[in-house]
Amino acid sequence: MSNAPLILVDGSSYLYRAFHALPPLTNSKGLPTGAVKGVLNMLRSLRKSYPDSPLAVVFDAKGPTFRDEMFADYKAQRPPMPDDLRVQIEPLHACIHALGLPLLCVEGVEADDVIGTLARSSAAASRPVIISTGDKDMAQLVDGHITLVNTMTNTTLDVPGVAEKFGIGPELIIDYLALMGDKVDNIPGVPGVGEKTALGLLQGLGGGLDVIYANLEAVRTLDIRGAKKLPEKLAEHKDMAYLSYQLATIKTDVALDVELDALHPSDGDSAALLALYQDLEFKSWVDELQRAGVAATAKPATATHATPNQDDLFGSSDSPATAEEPAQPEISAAQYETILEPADWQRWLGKLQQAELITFDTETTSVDAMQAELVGLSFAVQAGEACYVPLAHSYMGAPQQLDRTQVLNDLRPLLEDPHKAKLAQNGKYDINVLARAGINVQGLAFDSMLESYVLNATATRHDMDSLALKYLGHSTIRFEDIAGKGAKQLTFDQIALEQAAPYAAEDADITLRLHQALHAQLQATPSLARVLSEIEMPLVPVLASIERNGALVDAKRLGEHSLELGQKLEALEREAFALAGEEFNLNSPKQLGEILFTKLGLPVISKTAKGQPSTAESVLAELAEQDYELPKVIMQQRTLAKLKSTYTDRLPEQINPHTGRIHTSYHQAVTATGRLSSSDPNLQNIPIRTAEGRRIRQAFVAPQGYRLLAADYSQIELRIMAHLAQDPGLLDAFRHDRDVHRATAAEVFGVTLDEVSTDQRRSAKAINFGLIYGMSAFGLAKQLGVERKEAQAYIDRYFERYPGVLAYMERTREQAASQGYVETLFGRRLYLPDINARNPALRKGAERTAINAPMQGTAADIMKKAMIAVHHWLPNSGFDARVILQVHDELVLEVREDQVEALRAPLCEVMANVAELAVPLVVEAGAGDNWDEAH
DNA sequence: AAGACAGCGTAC
DNA sequence: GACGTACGCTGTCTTA
Repeated sequence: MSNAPLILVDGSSYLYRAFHALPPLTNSKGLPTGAVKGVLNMLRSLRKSYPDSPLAVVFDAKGPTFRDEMFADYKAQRPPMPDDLRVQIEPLHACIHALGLPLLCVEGVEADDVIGTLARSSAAASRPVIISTGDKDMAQLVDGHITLVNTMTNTTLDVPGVAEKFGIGPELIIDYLALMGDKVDNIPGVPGVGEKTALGLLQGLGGGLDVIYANLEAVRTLDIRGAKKLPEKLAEHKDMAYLSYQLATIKTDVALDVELDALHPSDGDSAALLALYQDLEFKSWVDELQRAGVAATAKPATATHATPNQDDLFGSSDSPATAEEPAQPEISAAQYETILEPADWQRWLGKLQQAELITFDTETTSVDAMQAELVGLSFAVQAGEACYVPLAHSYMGAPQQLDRTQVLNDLRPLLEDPHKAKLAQNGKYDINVLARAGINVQGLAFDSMLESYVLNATATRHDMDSLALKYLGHSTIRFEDIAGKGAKQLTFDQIALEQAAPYAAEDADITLRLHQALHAQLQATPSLARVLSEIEMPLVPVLASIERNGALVDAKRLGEHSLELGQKLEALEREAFALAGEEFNLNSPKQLGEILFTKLGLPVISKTAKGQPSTAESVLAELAEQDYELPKVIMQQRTLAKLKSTYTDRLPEQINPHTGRIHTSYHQAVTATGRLSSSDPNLQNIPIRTAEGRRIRQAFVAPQGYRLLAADYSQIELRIMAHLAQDPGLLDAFRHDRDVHRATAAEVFGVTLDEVSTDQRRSAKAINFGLIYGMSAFGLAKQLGVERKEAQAYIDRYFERYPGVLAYMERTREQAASQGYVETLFGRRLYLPDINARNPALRKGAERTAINAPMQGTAADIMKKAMIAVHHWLPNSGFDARVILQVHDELVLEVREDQVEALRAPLCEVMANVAELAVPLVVEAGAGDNWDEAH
């Protein structure tokens, strides 16, 4: 018999985790299925990792356990299991049975105890054990034979791992839990003893409860906060400590009528499994089983082929996936065509003309659409029916290919027809490539990347490989596999058709299949379908156009600035070396920390996540305040080094040699809230706050005969807050067009508007922004440099004066907790898997996001609507003007200089009128020869 | 040499 | 532990 490890799966722990961590998923009958899928996914991945291992999945049984008898309050605090979770247990157990996996539920004990018992007896028989769990209490079981693995986070814990993670070995974990207790499991612990104290005791005395109670006096001298009074506290609650010890101890001697040798997966019942999957609507697994030749006995799938429907752009998945649906053809390169002959091309052209929906994709020489040259095109007309049309492969021995101009001309009437629906994955890229090839693509109706993003922005990345794996269970051919990587990576034109064609055609095929799956899901939530069709899809050509317009920068000016910064940096560096008494790398936080805190002995203000002394700006500022010289120099050096490396050095390098301009990429499927992001280069974080930084902005210029016009929404997020909260005070302030920070200051500090001091206004501004971000009194105090009590008083006073805001925030939190997501005004959703997490840090983080996302996201929606509106208005307005940048609440346009004043008012009006809120939207616009002046 | 991560800093 | 959303730089460590 092999000595493959025994795998023990803590089913109950995973079920809870999957339920809380994953966005809710239901089948078409409304039955929740997300947790079942999550646990099964986890089991699949375990089986894949340990194909030859014996295995058991262990669940808690119903009813009380011995711990309830031991301690009346045991788990009394735990809320009852949510119904949506309870109803998933039975189907999950059924699936596990059908998979042929041994499943154990033992009454009177918990899953932990069963696992503990099996683990110890297996280890005693020298068979290694892997316990798959998300529960850290299990760390007490770890020894030389027993390892924990968390299959959701892919982390393992062995003996050194436990020591590293907890600071104590596995043998002290029970004592640790007994001392500090556990809120969730309602293990009482010793009152007043938390993580830090418990650890201090165990490490300080090198032993557990018995050692501690035998040496109580020694506790007094340990280096623990409050050590002086600790012995009394411990003595008083000795009983509690030992009771807790018993509660926290996982049993390892449960009487089980299970033979270890019996814990082997069997073949299971595939037919039953198929029926279950069909019922649960786990489509990709249904396909997988059917491909393997399984037929359901319970519910035979009727393979009626759907007749093509005139109105049906979406293939067979216009309705939710059901067992009645015919399985999709297998994803396989065998059926893809490579088009080299005019006759074949004509045949495909006919297919494209007939198709209700054309799926297309371009292959090029670069990931940068503004540098990319077209190499080929691929198309799909239905799942499995795809082709690749090579146009410019140029390796040695490449076959003769169709004429590029001819093919493009053949395609033009199709691609430029706004009524001919098209589908792509990240179509903005293809639109830009084709625009540069002289084709003005119109009628992009769907984009699988954006469909996935709108459905759930954060559950996954939205690149095609990730989506294919997630939604189709298919591993695509990776670009790396055919092009190689690193310095010797080929461009697409150098790749042999034998490899290029299957890759390219697969892209189109997968895009179509993804659309079929995702579109069906979107239809189930009309608000999301509208976000896609009314905001995201119309935005694609707008962004493409802004990117192609590009921004003009004065490279000479940046170059001069760079030289100047270089000289100043050298001087600052010399000064720093003199103060430090040695040379070091100022750009290395590690070396700087060594100098500041070890060599010079300056006080450590705060530490980084990894426990090193922080050298962040706020720390240096505080040290500078205490009149240390070196931190002052470092602060100046940091500021200038940042400007030089990120902006004055880098921006000129990013000027496109063909256009002489900088073309950023806007990403439409990245942020959690619906904002855009910008990269290569990021033009959404060009400095503005300091004079030195603004010199960078001054290098963004208008071409000869034009000026820049910058139009931004004034206080858009606070206006949205006023609207969402319907708070009378805040509504009033905006309706009277007051300076909102001044108005807030007047309320919070109890003065008239005229009496508000600069300082009071500054504080009010911090409060206003803090609110949008869900900031605490602690954070506000830090920001304002006041005592926490004082900050809390401001916040209390604010909520007193603006009760609607408080109520709104409570509402948002509750809504997030009950439905698992929050929404923008236009129905965009953000799922918050951590909103009910038991870990308070995670939960509170999710709560802050819940409060921020509707405001930030609604602002993003409004701006997107504005961009679409401006884009459609401008060409008909008679103005010579184009949008060149978007920075969240601001649009920057290049306008012919004699039209700037005439354009200003209608532009602001178009932007202000895209949404009707309970308060006016105000847009302010400024003009200048450069971006700084335009503010 | 390339990639991952940490620490930091820029924007809204 | 403590303020939301991004991108990208340099240094450092790991892996090939």
